[in-house]
Amino acid sequence: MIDYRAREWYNPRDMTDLPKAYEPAEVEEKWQTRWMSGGCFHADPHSPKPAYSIVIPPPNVTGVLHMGHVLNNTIQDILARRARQEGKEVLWLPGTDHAGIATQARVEKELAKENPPRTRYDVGREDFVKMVWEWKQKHGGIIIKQLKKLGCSCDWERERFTMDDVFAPEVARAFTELFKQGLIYRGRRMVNWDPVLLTALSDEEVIMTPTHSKLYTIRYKLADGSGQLLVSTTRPETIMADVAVAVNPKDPRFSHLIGKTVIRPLVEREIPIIADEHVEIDFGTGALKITPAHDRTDFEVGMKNNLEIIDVLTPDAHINCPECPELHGLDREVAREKSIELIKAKGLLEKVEEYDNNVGVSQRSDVPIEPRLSMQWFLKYPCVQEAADAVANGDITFRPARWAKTYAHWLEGIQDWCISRQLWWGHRIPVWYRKDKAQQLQEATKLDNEDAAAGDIYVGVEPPADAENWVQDEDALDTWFSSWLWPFATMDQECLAKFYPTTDLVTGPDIIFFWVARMIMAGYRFAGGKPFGNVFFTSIVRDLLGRKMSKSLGNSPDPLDLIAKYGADGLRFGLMRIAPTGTDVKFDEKQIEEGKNFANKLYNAARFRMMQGEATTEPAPKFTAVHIDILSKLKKLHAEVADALSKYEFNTYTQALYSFFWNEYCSLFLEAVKNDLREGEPAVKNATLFTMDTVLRHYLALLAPIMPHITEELWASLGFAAREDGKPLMSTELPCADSLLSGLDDTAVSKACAMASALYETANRARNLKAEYDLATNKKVRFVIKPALPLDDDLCARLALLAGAQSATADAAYEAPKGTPTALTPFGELFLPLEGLVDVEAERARLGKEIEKITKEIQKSNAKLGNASFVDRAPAAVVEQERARLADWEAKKAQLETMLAALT
RNA sequence: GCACGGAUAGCUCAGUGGUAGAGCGGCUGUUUUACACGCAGUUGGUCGGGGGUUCAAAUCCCUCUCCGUGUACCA
Repeated sequence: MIDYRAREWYNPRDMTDLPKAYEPAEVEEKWQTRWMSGGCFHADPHSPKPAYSIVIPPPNVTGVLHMGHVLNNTIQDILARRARQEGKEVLWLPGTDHAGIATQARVEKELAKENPPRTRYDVGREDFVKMVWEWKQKHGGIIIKQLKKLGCSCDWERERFTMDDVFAPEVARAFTELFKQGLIYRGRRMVNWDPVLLTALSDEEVIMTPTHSKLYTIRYKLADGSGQLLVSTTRPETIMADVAVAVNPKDPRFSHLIGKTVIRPLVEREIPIIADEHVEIDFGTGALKITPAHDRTDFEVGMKNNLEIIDVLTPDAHINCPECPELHGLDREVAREKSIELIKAKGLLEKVEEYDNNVGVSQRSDVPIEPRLSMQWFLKYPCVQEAADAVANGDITFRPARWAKTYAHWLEGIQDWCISRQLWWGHRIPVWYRKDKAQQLQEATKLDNEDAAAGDIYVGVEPPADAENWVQDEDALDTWFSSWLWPFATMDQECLAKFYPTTDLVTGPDIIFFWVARMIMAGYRFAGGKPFGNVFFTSIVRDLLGRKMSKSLGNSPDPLDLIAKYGADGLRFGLMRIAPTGTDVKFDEKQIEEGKNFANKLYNAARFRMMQGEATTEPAPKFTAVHIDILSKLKKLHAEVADALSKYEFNTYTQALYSFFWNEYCSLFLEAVKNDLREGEPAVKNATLFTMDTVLRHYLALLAPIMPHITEELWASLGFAAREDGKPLMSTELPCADSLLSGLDDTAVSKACAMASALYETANRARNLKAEYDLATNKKVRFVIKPALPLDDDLCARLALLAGAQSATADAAYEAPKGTPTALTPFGELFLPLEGLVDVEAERARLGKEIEKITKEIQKSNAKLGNASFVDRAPAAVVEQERARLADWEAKKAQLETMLAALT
């Protein structure tokens, strides 16, 4: 448990030597340490409080914090901290992902830098994996430290890793169960092959990229010498693997050729002309070369027509075709050029055209993938229907809702998932082959649970008992095959009972298929139900040119630099303020600077309060209109915050907080009450001190989820923590909004608010008037008001203060000298008597201009009200509003005309 | 090709049928005892183009253009 009584938790600061500007670095680190050592983030599964839970999208263990993480985790932190304030038991479960390819590549890079350079094959599997673990222990998890610097309130005691001792068996268990259920099988299939990483990839890891290519049209001579067939291709380097040429059976141009043969132009051989529906009559020449080993659809055509499969590429995409020595051993790109030279030399090249097509590129290595026939493990997804239904019927809510459509679409066309990777770092496939049959089994075209039943292969979490008689499958599992278990495999039974399903998931829409959809299926399959109730998809952070932030472009600022410059609170606040709910966010460092400026503003407002001393109850506080007004606005802020957060509108939440504090509290209220503190009567001074304390206490709590450090610091230094027995703000429940203004009836409140807003409006007019006559802001002028409202001395004094005037006097009988600058205000006519009066003509011109402006408005309003359709068909309230507006304009015009008349 | 999102002030963005907004920037003034990371004032918009519905459109509908995202096919 937390010892709130530790002195340092609530020692109010000595306010005499507070620096003028807020310095976040020290404060943030201090509170992060205290929160963690105080166990403030720790979730108790036995708590009687209602549960709130989130699992973090585990960042790659190789990862470093980028702006996307900041956005994502700030949102999660806001949700978690707010839930704590609402009295919930919060589990925010952190951890990292082993990220098979990225991590393995990272260590391979280190090996390559050695002298002499080494590869993982030089090291060997066992030692290599050991090296990766060592690397992970030493360098992995930098990002965890960075998340702590951001202030994330994760339960760090429960930090997990997708390959740790508890998680790993769960992955094997999932595999085993799915295998026994017949959903996992091993098969020889066309897969996406990454020729750099030398592994298969899932369809999701392939990005279709528009590419400028060349379309070569080549002459295939008919074997009987009766002519030729033109065939277009973008990949002439695979011609040696052609086994047929196909035409559409309905194409009259070629129907007479079906059944004949042509001569393959490279490694010459007779190949048949076949008919296949797949060939589009209108595309290219209407004839298509069939290369089953190197093209997905060609493979299907080949199977259908029982054609031979000739593979002329090595795993790393070099030509493997000794019959064609000119190309043998060349890289596929080089061979493409060279093969065309060969064909041209034979006089078989018809033409070369520029051609834009889509090429599948590996998301990981950024090179074109090769369709390749290989033996891989596949999963038929479980619980697809449940997963689709859950989102369709609202059991799981997607925000923004439109992502549900993308999700549904993907599930409809779902294909088996290639889950094996030819990697060493990752969960090794928990399948063993009987040693004596291993060779034969490895070469089988398909393996499934029938083979297991026959005792030829063993599938299980633990290795087989007589391990020496078995060999384990060489491949590792796709990283996402472990990530999809994250929401439950990270929790023990106690935690599951309390916190599963989790409440919210916050993640990017880019991994909706990779992760979100798969987790939902896994939840239903393995955890008895949905893994989460809400999914909030964040926007994607882009640079000012709209480009995705990436390392290679160098357009991604380092969040740690930003934290150093603006503070974690500043970064969080600034980013949240511009993070829209629906669309992408363009990152502008200016916005983060705003966050810092805001923190400074808050700090200074608190510092100002600290300079004023304690409030006392003697004499009883005397609240005036401005006090009631700000408390009423504070009450409204409570509602706005609750509403925005319930809708996950974080920018609205942030904006409401910003505008209340800066505009309402600082610019209006504080400016209006400054004199109370200096020379006001004690009862009013007490009211002001009490009001400031109330506002700050509620406000700090409302702001805490997004700016946890500075609010915690001020909570302590303003003495609020001490009042709560030293409890830190982050463990304190949200102050109750209903307690505000509880002694006052609504009429009194709205009257006071109206008076206050009239005061602020009048003060604006007064300042405008000064500006218009080129008087400096701090010029101590005198104002006179011919009151239209009953004005007391208190209001007049506050007006003078706000307008930067020496005095403001209400005088119903005031006769202004000709040429006195005047303005219309909610308080009545406002005069600014000047020693040297302004030019009467100029003043008349000014008034005339104003009257002209108002006249235009009146005309507009009249036209509207003169329109019978408007009056008849618009809602009565709207018409009434328009009438009131017109009356208002007319009254103003009349007053201005009186003023104008007084000038003559 | 299909689907979805976006286009509002110089910039970043709010604004779901009823007087076009905020912050930043620009300009002017201001070192006033919380804050120059400040204060005060001010400038700035045929709400992407066109058409329609409506008494009334930034907002609803149609269409076009441009930007972004996903997805399918591509010889």
